[in-house]
Amino acid sequence: MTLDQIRTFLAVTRLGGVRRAATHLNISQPAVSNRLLALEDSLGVILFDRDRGGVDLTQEGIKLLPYAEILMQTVDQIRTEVVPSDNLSAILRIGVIETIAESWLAEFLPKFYRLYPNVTVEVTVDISVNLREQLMDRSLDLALLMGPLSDYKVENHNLPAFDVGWFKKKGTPDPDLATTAVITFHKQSRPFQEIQSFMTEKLGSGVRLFPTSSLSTGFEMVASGVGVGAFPRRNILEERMKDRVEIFDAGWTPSPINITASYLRENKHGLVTRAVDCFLEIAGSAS
Amino acid sequence: MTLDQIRTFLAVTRLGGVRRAATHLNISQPAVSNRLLALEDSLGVILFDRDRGGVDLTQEGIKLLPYAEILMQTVDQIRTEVVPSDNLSAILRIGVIETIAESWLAEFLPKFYRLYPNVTVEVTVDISVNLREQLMDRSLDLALLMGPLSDYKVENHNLPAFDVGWFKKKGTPDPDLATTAVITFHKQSRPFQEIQSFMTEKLGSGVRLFPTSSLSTGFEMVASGVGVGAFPRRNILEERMKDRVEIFDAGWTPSPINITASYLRENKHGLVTRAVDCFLEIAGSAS
DNA sequence: AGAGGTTACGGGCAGCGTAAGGATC
DNA sequence: GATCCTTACGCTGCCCGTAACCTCT
Repeated sequence: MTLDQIRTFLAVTRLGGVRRAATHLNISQPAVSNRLLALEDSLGVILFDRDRGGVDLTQEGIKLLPYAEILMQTVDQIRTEVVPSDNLSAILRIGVIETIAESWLAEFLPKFYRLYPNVTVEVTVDISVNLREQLMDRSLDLALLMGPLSDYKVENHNLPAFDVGWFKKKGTPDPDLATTAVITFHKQSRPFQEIQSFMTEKLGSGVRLFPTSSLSTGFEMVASGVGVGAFPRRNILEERMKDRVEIFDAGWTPSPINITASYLRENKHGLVTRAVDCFLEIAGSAS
Repeated sequence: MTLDQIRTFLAVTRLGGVRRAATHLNISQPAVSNRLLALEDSLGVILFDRDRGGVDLTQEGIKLLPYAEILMQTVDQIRTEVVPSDNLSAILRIGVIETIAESWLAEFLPKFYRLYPNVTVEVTVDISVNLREQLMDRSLDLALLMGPLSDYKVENHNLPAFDVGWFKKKGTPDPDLATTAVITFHKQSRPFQEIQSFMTEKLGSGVRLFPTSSLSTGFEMVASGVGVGAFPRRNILEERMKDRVEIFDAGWTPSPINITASYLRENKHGLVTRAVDCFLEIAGSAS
């Protein structure tokens, strides 16, 4: 039994397949297969049913699972608590929504890099639903998104919310929402749905809502007079665009955007929580 | 970081030296040294001070220690709880005092072997003080001796006590302890000391006490009329010798011999506890 | 046929043991 | 000088990746 075998065993069970585990571990697929066979051999136990295409844990495999988790958890703890932060080398894959990418991320990266100069941070910017999916299939270690994620496997940490404000082209009169195009977040986002239901209820079905998955595009559209926008305030974009757009009061604003730092419980004792702490500090002092 | 490295790290810290660890692990001494260096390299941390001849844990090494223990403990648990007992292969080194060797051991060995056919049991018979020492320096995994051992590292399980009886040569009249040679356990044993202090107190300093580290020799001596003996009853020897020796009442008998199954806490989750369970069953049903 | 997993095989490298080389008491 | 640990070095064997093979849907 080796730690590599245990790590591989866990990857295969969590990702549900040899092939996927191989991708995740950056090794060839036969290598994964061999590690499993070697582990089974060293324990003298069959861990997987391979009958019906794919792999299913046997009873023995299920027995091994909790111990395997303890082992890898302990290894993670050693990496974060014994190894000095400045020579811990690892890859940390963080996914953020655009709002975060343009606010805390700029402060986070150098701060985190000072603490862990040998950790490579890979940042993915995407909408919350996609981040959630990537988190669940382990393509991400940590996601900062519109949360919380309700899944027993996920641990959520609340970060300060973002207020949403109405933006219009600078110098134009206050528009009427009922007759103006409204540009806002992506269709699958909570704010979009909140705005949509509010507006169809209050203003009838004639409203024109333009979702965009890019905040900067959204601001651009507002600045060029396509319509008004409902976007987070306290954003770098707000600062950058303040010559071309301005806030106005539309009588109603969507609820603030709740941000959570979310990660899988299985990573609770690893580097991920350090990154969360770092975000919490930044967000706390910035608010 | 590998499990071999962690195991080696623990052996070195527990046994207090590279050389001793090498012996314990059945590998060459440079191999141990290399594993330590490799571990230090992979963690990016110096674990040992090598300055003043020998090795001392550094602050970092002390930090690693509890995690290393969790790792090896978990590995032990996997070996006992996931691996089916009939293909667990291991070596279990048991030390017993002669009294045990001649009573429960005969029943223990085949029973344990049926449960764990691939475990090699190495039995050492010695007096309690030596067994204690061998347990502490890890030459034994389990010791059945006159316990308990009061050491925070040791876990003791009580087994049924052995009553002590006075034996004399068959057919001779009841002797007077004050004028007869008394043959009993080894000098460093608790019964010897109890008898010695009782007899010098009650009968003056003229008593003749003959300690022996061999029960059968002791019985032999009694049978040939050298003196009387204070030995455990319910012993195979008692049965075997019943034509030549017999019990008599000397008006006082030493306290029963307390037997404990003792092992190091660090092995609590391994095979050792299974062996203890097995002994407990045997001793329980035999009494 | 395609997706999933295992077997076969050659090559590189990690890790062992033997032997020699410092340190420290 | 004795004891203890590290460095040097040749060698074995494990484990990886490529490629071919099997087996269910």
